[in-house]
Amino acid sequence: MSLTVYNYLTRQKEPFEPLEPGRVYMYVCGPTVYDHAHIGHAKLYVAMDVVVRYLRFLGYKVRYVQNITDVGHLLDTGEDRIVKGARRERVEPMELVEIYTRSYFEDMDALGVVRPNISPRASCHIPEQIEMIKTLLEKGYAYEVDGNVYFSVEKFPEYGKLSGRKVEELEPGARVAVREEKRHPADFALWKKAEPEHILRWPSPWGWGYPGWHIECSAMATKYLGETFDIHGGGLENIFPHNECEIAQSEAATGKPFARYWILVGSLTVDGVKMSKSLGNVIRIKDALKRNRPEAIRTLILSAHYRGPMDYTEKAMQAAERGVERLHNTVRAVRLRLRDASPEGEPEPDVAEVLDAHRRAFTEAMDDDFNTPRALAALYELAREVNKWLDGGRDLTPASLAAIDTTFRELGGQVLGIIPDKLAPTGVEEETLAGLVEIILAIREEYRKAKDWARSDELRDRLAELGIVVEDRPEGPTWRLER
RNA sequence: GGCGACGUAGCCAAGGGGUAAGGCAGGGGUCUGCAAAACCCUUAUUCGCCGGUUCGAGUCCGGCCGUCGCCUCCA
Repeated sequence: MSLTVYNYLTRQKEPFEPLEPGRVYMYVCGPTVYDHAHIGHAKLYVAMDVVVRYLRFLGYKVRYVQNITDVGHLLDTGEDRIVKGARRERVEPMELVEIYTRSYFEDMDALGVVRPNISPRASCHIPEQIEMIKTLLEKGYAYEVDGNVYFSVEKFPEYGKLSGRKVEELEPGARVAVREEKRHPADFALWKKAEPEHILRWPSPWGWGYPGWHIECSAMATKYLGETFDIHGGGLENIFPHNECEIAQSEAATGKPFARYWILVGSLTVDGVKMSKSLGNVIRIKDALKRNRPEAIRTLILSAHYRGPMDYTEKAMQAAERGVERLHNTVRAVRLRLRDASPEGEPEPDVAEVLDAHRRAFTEAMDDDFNTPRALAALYELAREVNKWLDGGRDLTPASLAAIDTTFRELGGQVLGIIPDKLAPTGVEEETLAGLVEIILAIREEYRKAKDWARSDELRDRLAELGIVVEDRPEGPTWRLER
């Protein structure tokens, strides 16, 4: 069985074969950094994160590029989002960009999203963008009007091949007034003239201005991944016009195919409707993380297929929280038994067999267009098998326990990112906490030996009030923090 | 209006011609000093609706209904 991916370009599942054996070159449209990231970003970037993690798990060397958009995205008013945000917060545009770039990485780190190999900023690649625009002008795919440069969609017959739109069907100027100077309503800006009061602007062959909204991705993807590369990822809502324009610009400029596989992620709604500031239902990642552990947020996202839509509800979030907790409980119990053992030799045959079967189910699911819900199911089923051994009083050998732990570590940890390497609390403060809890539990054990249930229960209850859940297992008491 | 996605149990969600994965919640048990955790059993004669193809259809075809998204900055 080998990896199959759904390619939006062909609208079908295809065997995945990178251009260069063993290497994958991948680009994903990154955020515009003018505000804190929300759970919609989380869905997209966690989904892409798992794609990258799985490719690496399969042994590919992946170069993952994800841009930071810090210029060029315009509001309806024609105003740059960054410029507007800067005015709102009374900071320099680049200061605003810095604030929210840091915030973005902070959130992604917290969610366990592995960092891209390169996070290029649009504002740092103005020369590359200008070069590409020059090429497009030279080749006759673009035209200049009074300091503005537009891409001529009629010159590129394949325009629409990704999104399935046809130029003729595009309704001209639904809300934004059609600019007189454009030859065709669907033509889009490559470079826009900036008035002197516009803060974000650069010199160009066409005078002072700033790049249009799609050109950065074309220029940076080409620069770091080559003219043709393997995977382009992004949110489905950006398929048109953004992704479509990227293809047009890039292929017109280079004369070569742009991305070979398009992997697009379905959108997220909250309680059935799209998040928007006007509705006031935007859930920031930072707020979600206050209520739910990162593994639970990832589990919720991965419990549905990446291509489909997802509706975020508190109920679904809770279900994910409880589900991932069960997985954690199993792994914690395995590690507890393994604590003082030296795992040498081979796992017991029947254990190895069960592990192999579930590993196979997991990889088969992932090979089928990253079917994380099915992969997750394999993990849950494995957890049940392991729990049966654990609670059935079976004396698993250290080698078996280690093999179980490794399986969860690799599939649940390395690939899905929902099982941390350390489930016991870590860090200086938490080490102190851990020490204190151990002391209290030792005292409680004294009470329990003396069958002083009243005192024993009181300790457990009071710990529970602090969110510390005590469990009396055959191998001794354990505890965990519950939110 | 055009384009697209989706509609499977109380909730989330796989499955895409061969007789409904998994998770959460609920019910009943086992274990426990009591719990918790865990395990076992249980919860869709049925997959939005109506037709059609087929020996056989959540699964394919046609129509209808509904939800959401995009077409305009958005991940």
